[in-house]
Amino acid sequence: MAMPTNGSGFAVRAFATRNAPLVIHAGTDPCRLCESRHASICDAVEGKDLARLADLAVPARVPAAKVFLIEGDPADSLVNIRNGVARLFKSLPDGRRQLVGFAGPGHFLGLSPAGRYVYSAEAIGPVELCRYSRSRMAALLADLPALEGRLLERVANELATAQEQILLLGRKTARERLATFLLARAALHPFVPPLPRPWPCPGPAPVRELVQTVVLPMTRQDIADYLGLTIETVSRTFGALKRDDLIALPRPDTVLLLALTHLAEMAAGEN
Amino acid sequence: MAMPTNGSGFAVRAFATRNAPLVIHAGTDPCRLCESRHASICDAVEGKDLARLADLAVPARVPAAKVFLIEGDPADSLVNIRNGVARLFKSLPDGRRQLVGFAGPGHFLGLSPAGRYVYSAEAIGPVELCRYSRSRMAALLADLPALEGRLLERVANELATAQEQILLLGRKTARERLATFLLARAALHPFVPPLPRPWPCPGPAPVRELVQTVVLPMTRQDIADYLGLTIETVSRTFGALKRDDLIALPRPDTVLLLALTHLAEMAAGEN
DNA sequence: CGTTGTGTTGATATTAATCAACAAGTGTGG
DNA sequence: CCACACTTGTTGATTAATATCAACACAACG
Repeated sequence: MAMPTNGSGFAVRAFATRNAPLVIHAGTDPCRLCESRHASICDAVEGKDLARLADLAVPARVPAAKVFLIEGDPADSLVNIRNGVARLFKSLPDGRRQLVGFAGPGHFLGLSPAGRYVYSAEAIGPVELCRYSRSRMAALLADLPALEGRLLERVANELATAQEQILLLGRKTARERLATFLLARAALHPFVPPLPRPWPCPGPAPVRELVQTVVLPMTRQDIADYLGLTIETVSRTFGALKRDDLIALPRPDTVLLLALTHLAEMAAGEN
Repeated sequence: MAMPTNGSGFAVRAFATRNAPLVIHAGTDPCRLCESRHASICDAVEGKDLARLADLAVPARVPAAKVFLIEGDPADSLVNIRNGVARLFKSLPDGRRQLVGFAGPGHFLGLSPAGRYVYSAEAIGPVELCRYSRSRMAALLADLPALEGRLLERVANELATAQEQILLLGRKTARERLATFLLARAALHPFVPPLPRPWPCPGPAPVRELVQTVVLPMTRQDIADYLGLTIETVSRTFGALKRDDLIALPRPDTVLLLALTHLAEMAAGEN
């Protein structure tokens, strides 16, 4: 089956799943605007004259710990994360902080109502991003009606995720929150199923849980601020899950999920 | 200035504000599909043949306490609330409940990713609503590119509201939560400023706070489940605000906001 | 080799939840 | 009209979950 092309020779695919970033992409060639191989809105410009839109994106590298979007500032530009992870957070005047999410490659930030950013964004590690000015974005949207539908789909997904987080923060216990968080992180990474066992196979199949490894790019403080807890409670809850053999912690940033079923039940509030 | 018309003689206006429902409407004539004078998506069908779309909407009356949308069910239809208020909630298997919002006239429900409703909806009082089948909605969207932009704007607003609620649930105290809630309810209703005092006026102007009345259509249980608290804590917090002369409670469902400034500071987490 | 950032663990405090009683309002039926 | 059940809201006593305060372990780094 032939892939659609954008007239410049490279294949274009678009797909989106719940809780995963929309990827409007992009064969093997680097993006003509940002010179990156990562998915980009640039690639959505099928059949358009890319040169006309060349000033649409300003590629930028952002060092760790840099705040590149400030809550309340005029939302001059949309930001597309190309590489790295950012924490998105809101703050109260006395310093209390609440993360509203983490943004990885492919995420769009800054589609804000009332022209103001509703959260701040800070690079967790080095981040590579593209900025799109609001006026350019509006022009692009006018040219590409399909794009608006994709954005709607994405924002609807983010809304559903936010409402899931509202349930978590309003009604779940610390254990349930952490289990939910770990499973969500696990779902982000491509799941590598274990090798199939020899078949046909003598004797009953051993019942063994799949083990999934999760690497956490964020600190305990981030996790705490995301789950509405303190850093100490997060640490203690990790310890409790470890003691119950639900997880293993070879390193603080590496979690092995030893009992996916049990963890999933816990995350769903079933015990 | 001439109003745009939809070809059938009645004027059409569209406006939306943060936290307030989008209203795509509608002079003085009742909606041709739903025979209601309330704002409706039907009214967005400017210049289209209404008869062609006559089966788009199925007007319905829903009695109080009826659940008309169930979390997890296939999202067969979009629902537009015409009249009355509904609670939108998610549940955990052991009965814990979290409201994700209240939906009043003009609100759309059911724009869900993955084709499943992400929350349940239950009428607080009698509710009048229109259902739009998903396929019809898709056809309408194909016909009316402008509609998609409006939906995007709305969903982006809802997302910002949800993230505000995440901050509330994750980091605010009971007092701050209730203050935030009361101010948000106050902002829903058209604010009636006090009569201007005679001018020119002798003597210094008396410094007096504006007093705003808020009527709550929902129960304490709803407020508790919305704010991530228990019914007792909500009741006690009402009592505490009353004792501090920040509010008055002539009746349980009627709140007078006696110190808007102080309440706003409290809601913002400033003390 | 100290310094700093991050994570863990222990002791105690505090907020809000839980358990319990009761008051006020509403509707029903005798 | 009143007795009764039932719902909703309030208030008090106690408990439990999590926050706060504090100490310390460990790795990374200049």
